[in-house]
Amino acid sequence: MKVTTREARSVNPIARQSLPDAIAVELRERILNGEFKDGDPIVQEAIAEEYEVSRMPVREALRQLEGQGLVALKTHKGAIVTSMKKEKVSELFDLRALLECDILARALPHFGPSDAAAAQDFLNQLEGAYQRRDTAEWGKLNWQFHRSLYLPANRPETLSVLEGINIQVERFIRVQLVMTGAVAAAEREHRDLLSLCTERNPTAVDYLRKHILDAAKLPSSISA
Amino acid sequence: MKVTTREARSVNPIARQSLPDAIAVELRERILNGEFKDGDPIVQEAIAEEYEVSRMPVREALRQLEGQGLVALKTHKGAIVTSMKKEKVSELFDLRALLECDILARALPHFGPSDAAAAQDFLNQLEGAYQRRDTAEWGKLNWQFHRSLYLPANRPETLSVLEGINIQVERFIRVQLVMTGAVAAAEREHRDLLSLCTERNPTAVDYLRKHILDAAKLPSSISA
DNA sequence: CTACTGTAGATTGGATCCAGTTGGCCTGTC
DNA sequence: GACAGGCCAACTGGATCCAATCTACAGTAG
Repeated sequence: MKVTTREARSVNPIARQSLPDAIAVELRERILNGEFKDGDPIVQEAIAEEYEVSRMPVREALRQLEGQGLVALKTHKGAIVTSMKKEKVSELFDLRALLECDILARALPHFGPSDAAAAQDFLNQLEGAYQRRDTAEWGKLNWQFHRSLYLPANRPETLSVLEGINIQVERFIRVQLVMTGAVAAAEREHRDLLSLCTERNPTAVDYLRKHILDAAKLPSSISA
Repeated sequence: MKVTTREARSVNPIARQSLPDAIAVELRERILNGEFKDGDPIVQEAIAEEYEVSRMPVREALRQLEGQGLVALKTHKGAIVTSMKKEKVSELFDLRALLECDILARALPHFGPSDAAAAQDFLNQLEGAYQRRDTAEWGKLNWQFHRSLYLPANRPETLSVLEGINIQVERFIRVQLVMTGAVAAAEREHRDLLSLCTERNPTAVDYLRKHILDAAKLPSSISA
């Protein structure tokens, strides 16, 4: 029911993200990479100097990361990277299973050929990233692939919540990627999952649940 | 090991919240109240002047509210209050049902007398707020009560997600409070729910689901 | 030797200042 | 009279400056 919204998304909105957004992306990447670990403090001035900006955009970036649960801000004490204990990881994967199964069940009846094509596209890129051992790219694409399966459900709020959860989970997944050989299995599962979705087979939901919960229990914890 | 550390955790850490936090709380309240409605712009300078502070803490407060999904920030265009369409409300209540039922099921086996007492306390306050027609307080206490039922599950991440959802839903609930007489029913349901939890009756979960989904479908939308 | 205290350096919090963008209004021209 | 283009006010984005707070260390008293 699109009504020709103005939406100047013609070609490229020139990608004009503000400095705080850009810095937030940068810092998030470094946290997900593991460059900043558990209790590490993130000093405003150090970051500001590093990117040759003032401390202000850094402060706003940290606020954003706080909202995403990646850092904790204490007044007059600065930002420290939040912990990633195994109970937390376990709970986050449980949440993923609960929410992603629910939304997939809602998406299945509306899953069409164009959706399948989009998902397949991500799947191909995913394989490429795996072969290049590009963990950062793999993590992003993994979520993009999953997301593409859920898009037909037309549930923006659920997707938004899931996006937040996946950002956190990514810190864990990246470690998995280098630690285990389970990724090949994941790729196969992804293909199977897409097949089931394409034929709108309701067992896709159960398959997805298993896929998510299996991924949760490989290593014991991201950090000692 | 230091034993004689100051240990200022005695009773009250003086609750020192920073200016951005305080302003965020204030603005959130005004958005939930409906003082700022759907597409309303929130001008940094106006807010800053109003609270007699500079624009900077306001900017950080707006970042926080953005993270909670209450406002949308566009570069060089400022902040506008996010919309609250009925599909969104409906989806948020579905999410509540899904997540709160799951967490309640996990909490029930650990639900003890002290938990019941805490919940009962919130219930009493809730009734008082209702009689005073204090919608702001009622909304907060409603969540506090629900939360107290879920605490024994020991699932901080799920609670965190639910907290975010409930903040958004509160905008809707407050309108309900003045528009419908369904609150008395909600109070009765709360008492029944607490009884079921106290005796660890598994049907509490189904009762909760009905309680949440019923609340969702009273008015059609918060704003035209 | 231990425990408290005061001071200095580092770091964050907040205010003020300047630059860049947006959007509306106004004028000039066809 | 209508439309294009430029100008101006309002607002946001970012930088710099000052104040408040925390931490660590050293000095001193018991």
